[in-house]
Amino acid sequence: MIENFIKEMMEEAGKHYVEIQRNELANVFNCAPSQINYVLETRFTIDRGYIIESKRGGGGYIKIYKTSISNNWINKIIENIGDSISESKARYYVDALLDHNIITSREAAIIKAIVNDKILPFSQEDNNMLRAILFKAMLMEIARNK
Amino acid sequence: MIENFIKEMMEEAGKHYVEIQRNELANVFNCAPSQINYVLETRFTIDRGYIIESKRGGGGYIKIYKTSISNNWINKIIENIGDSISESKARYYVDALLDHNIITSREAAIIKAIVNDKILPFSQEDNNMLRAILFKAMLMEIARNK
DNA sequence: TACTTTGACTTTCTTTGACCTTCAAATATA
DNA sequence: TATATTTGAAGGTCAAAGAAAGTCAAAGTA
Repeated sequence: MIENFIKEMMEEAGKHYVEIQRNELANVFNCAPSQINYVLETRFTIDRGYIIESKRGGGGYIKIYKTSISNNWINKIIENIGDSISESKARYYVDALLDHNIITSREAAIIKAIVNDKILPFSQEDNNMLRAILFKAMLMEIARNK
Repeated sequence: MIENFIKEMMEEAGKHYVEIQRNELANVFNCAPSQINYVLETRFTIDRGYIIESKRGGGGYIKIYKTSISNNWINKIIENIGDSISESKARYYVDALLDHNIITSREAAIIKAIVNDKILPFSQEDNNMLRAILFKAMLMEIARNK
């Protein structure tokens, strides 16, 4: 919910960044302030194409920047994958690609189908390795066809 | 009963997917939560045209996606694939789908990346089997996201 | 014999709160 | 006036508790 709220804020502002107040936002969602940090740390990571900048003290703030994407970013993801990746982590990246409009929702669905643990027929460990191969192959194709 | 309940939920929602909470549903049917897993594993399998996606932890969920049976042509292809398919035959189908504007050229490229023999790491025979699994999963997704 | 049901235990992800650090403005001191 | 100190307002950290879902083997049922 908080993740979407922030993304909508950005969308509505028509900007590539937003500025929030941690306590204020925590208040809106009636949660602990540190919950905001949790959301930022798990959903607005560099991996997902966001950069956070903040300042403490009176007049403090948190700024969230949506980085402009490039093939470089996809290559970073490919690097990060290495030779093994879990389903949830792969899904995490796919959502990021969708978020940045690098892929369509149908493409996301196709990729998620391949990355789905239930369709891969081997052991957990082997599936993770196979998934890395498959996912990287698709990402490379996307980078090429950008 | 649980199987039908979920199918009716889908029907009523008029959507190609439903989202459930495992504990909640177990509560409705007064059964062990793991019973829900059992039903999902035996009744909502890939073979039967379903894909499951879930997340643990607070705010966790289980999403059940259904392949639409409406796209007869794709289903015919899926049937024809069976348990094993060569790269060239798969490419042939992909080109046909592209030719009929059922998929975009980028989708075709993504699918071809997966179907490529060079990226699959097993023996010819095993690759053909794995390719059948992967290709069918993607086709199901396309049929569903028509 | 094959299919279901159950429950104890595990894993993953989220939420919370106590305590910490930083900063700017206000106030005190030389 | 110039520097030092205090204060309150932010945001940061981390570990413990909580909330879901997953697994698996044993027991039950047809």
